[in-house]
Amino acid sequence: MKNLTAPRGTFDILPPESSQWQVLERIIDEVCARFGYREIRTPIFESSEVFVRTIGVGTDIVDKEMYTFIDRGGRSISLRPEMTAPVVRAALAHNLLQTLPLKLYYRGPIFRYERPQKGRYRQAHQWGVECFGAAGPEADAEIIALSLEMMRAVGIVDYRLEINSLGCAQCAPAFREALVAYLSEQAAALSETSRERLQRNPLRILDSKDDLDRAVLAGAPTMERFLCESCQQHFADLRFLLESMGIRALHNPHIVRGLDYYTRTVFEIHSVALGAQDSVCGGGRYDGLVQAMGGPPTPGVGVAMGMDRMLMLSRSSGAAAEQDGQTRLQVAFVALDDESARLLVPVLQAVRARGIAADMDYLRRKLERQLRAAGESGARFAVIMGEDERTAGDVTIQDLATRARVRVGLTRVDAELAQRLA
RNA sequence: GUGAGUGUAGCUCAGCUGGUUAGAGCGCCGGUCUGUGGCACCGGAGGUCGGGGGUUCAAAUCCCCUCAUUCACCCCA
Repeated sequence: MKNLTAPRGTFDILPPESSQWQVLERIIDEVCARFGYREIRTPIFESSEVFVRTIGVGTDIVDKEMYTFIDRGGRSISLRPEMTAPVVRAALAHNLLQTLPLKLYYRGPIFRYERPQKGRYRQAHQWGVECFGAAGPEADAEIIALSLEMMRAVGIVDYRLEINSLGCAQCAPAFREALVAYLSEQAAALSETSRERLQRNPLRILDSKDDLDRAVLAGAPTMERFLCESCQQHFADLRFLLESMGIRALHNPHIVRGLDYYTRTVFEIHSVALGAQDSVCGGGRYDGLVQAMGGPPTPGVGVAMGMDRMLMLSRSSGAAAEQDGQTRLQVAFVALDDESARLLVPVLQAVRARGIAADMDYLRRKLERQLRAAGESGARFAVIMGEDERTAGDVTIQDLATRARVRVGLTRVDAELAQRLA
């Protein structure tokens, strides 16, 4: 066994980066709570069916990106490639939808078998919220506002919000037919991959980056003209609400989202600083999803945001520098010989028990080196014991900023430090 | 899944068209200073040159395969 590395597309999060993750996680908890959402934690893996039935056959996620395996009981299991379906599954399993509204948020890893590149990993991290029960546009608006508040809270300023409406079960099929009819006529002018998508997932052609496709799409029918009256109203109300909150959203009729379950509102947030994987955030309404999973007809709207990408952005904007939220060491214990170390251990414990962040160098390095480490750790005091102190039954407490030293009896060290740090 | 680039010390990298014991800076350890920090000087440890195979008298260097990584396609958070 040699040179073991993290599996392709995964990565270890080491200090000091791990403290940036902790800060991000705290911000997510705080902002979601502020908007009235409570955390739900679901398993990392689910029955494969949970995803196949909701995300949809024909989507890339289900067809080629899931980590699926048969467990020892013969069940088909998949690592979750997203978290909306598991949240709905859990809500149904525990009858949470009996008491609406239901507002949940989550954060954690997701898994997709893709070729890694900048901002795209096989184990990625997302947070998101789901709001069930509200059919009106206020919920859509709230979720978009929440997403932007999150961007603000982590210090990301350079981004673009785009929204669209995909229509509902009444009006979307007509658009789909019209689009397929048009694209079939123009099939010869489409890119190869889009000709395939025409059969499997025609809406996806709408957000193709291919120049050939773009040209064809210029003359394609748009969903806007097919929206039924209530969908039109919903979309107009949403835009009004956003405007009333001072939120600027670009209407992009080509947004379709990668998952089958979206209805009406869809939105995305992009950033120019991310390279090809420029999407930070995507969400929308999914009024048919709960019912499709065997629950009561329940409207829902949600968002998912990539935590990996958020951190890339907050780092590139310099905001990460302020994000060293790691607890600073307050006291460094310095033992100069074995016997002193033995005597200092219970004192260290007493200090820690008082709620003071303290640590001790166990490597028996020379005094200079230990003091240097103490200084770098940010500690305010060093507690030093060598032969002199040991024979006298006390320690030297040194203020690392002023270098002032005092001798304190061994039994009084914790009280003395507590007082000085108060 | 497709294409291109990159893998040399813990980190960042040098090593020309193959040629002795593979180098630097930072970091780490020690000394100058038998017990008072950030500096300076001196010394030291640390390398399967990603892995495997091939060509050659000789491979970090050339060829093939493989793994990892980066970027793009695709897709998406």
